[in-house]
Amino acid sequence: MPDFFFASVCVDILHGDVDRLFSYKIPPTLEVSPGWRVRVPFGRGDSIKIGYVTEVFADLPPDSADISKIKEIHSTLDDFPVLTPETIALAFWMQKKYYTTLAACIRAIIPGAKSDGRFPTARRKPPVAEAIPADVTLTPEQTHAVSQINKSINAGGQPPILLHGVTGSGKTEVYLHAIENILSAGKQAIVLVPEIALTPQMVALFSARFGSAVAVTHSRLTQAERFQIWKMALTSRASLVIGPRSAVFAPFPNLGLIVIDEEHEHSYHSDTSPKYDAREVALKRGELSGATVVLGSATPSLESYFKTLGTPPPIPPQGDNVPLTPIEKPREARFLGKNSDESSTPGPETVRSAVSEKSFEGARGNFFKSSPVSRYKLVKLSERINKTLPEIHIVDMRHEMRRGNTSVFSAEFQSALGETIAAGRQAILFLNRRGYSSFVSCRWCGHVMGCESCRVNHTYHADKGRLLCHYCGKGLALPKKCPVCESEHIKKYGTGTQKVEEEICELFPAVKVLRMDMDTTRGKFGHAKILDAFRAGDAQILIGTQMVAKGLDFPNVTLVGVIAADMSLHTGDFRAGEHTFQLLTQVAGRAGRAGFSGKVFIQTYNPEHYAVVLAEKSDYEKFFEHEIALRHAMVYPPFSHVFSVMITGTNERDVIDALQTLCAIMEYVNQRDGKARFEIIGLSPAFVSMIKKRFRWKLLVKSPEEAPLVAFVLYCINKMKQSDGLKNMTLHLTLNPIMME
DNA sequence: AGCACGCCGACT
DNA sequence: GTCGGCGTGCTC
Repeated sequence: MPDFFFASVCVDILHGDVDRLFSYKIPPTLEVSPGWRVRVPFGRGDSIKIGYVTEVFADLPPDSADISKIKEIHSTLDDFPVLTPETIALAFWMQKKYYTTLAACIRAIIPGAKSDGRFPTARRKPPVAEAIPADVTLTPEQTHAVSQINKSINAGGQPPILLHGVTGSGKTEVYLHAIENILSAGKQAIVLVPEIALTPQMVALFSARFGSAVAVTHSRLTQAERFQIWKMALTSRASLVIGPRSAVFAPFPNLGLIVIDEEHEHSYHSDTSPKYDAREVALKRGELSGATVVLGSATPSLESYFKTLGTPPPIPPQGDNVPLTPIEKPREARFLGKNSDESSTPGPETVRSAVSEKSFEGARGNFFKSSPVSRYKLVKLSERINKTLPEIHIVDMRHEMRRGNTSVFSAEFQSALGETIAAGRQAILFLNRRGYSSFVSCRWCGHVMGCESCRVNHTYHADKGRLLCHYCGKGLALPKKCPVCESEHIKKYGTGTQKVEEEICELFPAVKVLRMDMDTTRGKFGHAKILDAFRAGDAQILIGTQMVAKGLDFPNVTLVGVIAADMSLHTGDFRAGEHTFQLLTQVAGRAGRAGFSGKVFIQTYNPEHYAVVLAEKSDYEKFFEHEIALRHAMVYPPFSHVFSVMITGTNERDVIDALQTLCAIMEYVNQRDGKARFEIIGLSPAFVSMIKKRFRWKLLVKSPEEAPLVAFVLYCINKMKQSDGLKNMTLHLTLNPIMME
């Protein structure tokens, strides 16, 4: 029996300099094991800090300091370990994966501890629903999907499942059945949804089916309420947690299943540190706990769908001096099965793309024909239940312009809207920009009104009569005279949801209209209020941004209008096509309930764009083929990894200098052994080059292989920090950023 | 991140 | 001679 046991402790300080484990003696009076929170004396002043025990040793832990320096653990904080062996392993993995401190990862895993370390007690108890047994007959497709999930569950979580189900194909019922099996086997499950406020029906369905086993988390909960639910999971008082990305950390002791609904949604990416991707975390948890991960979507992300296919083709060589090699003509077969050979392939005249038609055609057949090593199992639901596809009309807005129609609505759409209203039905109008107009400028001198603190245009908001900055929120009254030349020729350009609302009110003065965007959903139940009012029929038209496109079910809606599909096509992001396709497909899914003939109008100046054309056909497979060929030709993800290094600071000169130093180091290191392995796309201002008075510059490094890329970038950053630190500047590292900010 | 140590200027 | 400025460096 040794004199002392020792513990490796992660001290709860969010700073890179102390991002390592510290060894402490465990006093014989203390019962401590991995996962416990402890108070430890730390630093010169021996101030008491909170720490997390990651491991316990009977001897001096490896890599620890001289025995004389080692202090004793002061005390424990709770009467239970806050981390399980699985979540400890998860925290270490996140630390490496997302370049953050271990302490930050642990804080993400444990919700709501106050600064003194105490967990707050919640005032309210989470609502408990009554379970209503339902007897739902599954379609053969659904039955097959459930059996595939069960097969993976029985195989200890392998492989993860990508459930590609078209809108209205009954994915939720598949989830419900799979969860039922998990719960009756005494295991637990997590369901991730993009945004609870937008999926009330889905939550209600789960609560009705599983009653008191269900705990729901959402962003409006207090820290205390969140902790309460987290503890219910830890103690198995709940066995199903439904929530947004943070619910992926529910510490179930015997996790059997994680469902990620609408897996392509960006809300699964955390935008604050640690910048984790809940899908990746879920997959890691699956690996650690043997739980099956089911990713569901009607429009899977390109990366996810790619993982269901065989080995990818070789990547063209990298480097400035090496041109992209053209892809050879295919000899045989396709990788997607019979559907991909239909005549609906957009012909050369209807497809505009960044690569020539030849290389596109060539790329298709050659993919994935070598060993079919799949990382996800693809399961499809392709029949719609009680639902028909709406009639989709693509409206060429260039013709409207030539006909002299300068309104935001095409003639066709106006008349369809009139008919819908006359029939007593409802309509949803979608436009991805809030405010009244997109920018305001002086017609005398050309000056565009913009924010002083962020290099972006001001947006005019008619309700307040003010110019607002969408990045920092600051604003000012609309000036009567141009601040530069003092002329009075000030004009508002472009269209936002407020202007659409105004035009609708002019066209249909008697019709009640609701607007749903960031400006009208500020309050506590902002989303729910508007949606409930619309569902109750208080208004016939709902105008909104992004948030009206997602998973909403309104039986009386028979018309959906996309006011400007081009808005998401021209974001400058290489994922613009993917985003547009997903958005249009999701929007189209809002109309076309059983019994009515739904209509969708997509207004665009690019009616031949493949994302628009293929969304109209709801042809995901063909869209995937086209998009993956583009990515391959351009060596974009998933064929490469892009590391974004952004430096921000209040002095633009310093920011640029620092980034230039880094760039020079990178180029030197890259050339050092003769051949360049990484493509450095150097030094450019971020898409928004100043936010809140902080300048933002970035560089990108591209490589087909993830691990060497990460090692290279981190090595170069360390080199730079050694030479001349980053005073008053912040470094932002993102691997494969979702938006090329 | 904090906190102590340390080596310069303007005060009792 | 000493109080305090915040630059530098370390934390089991």
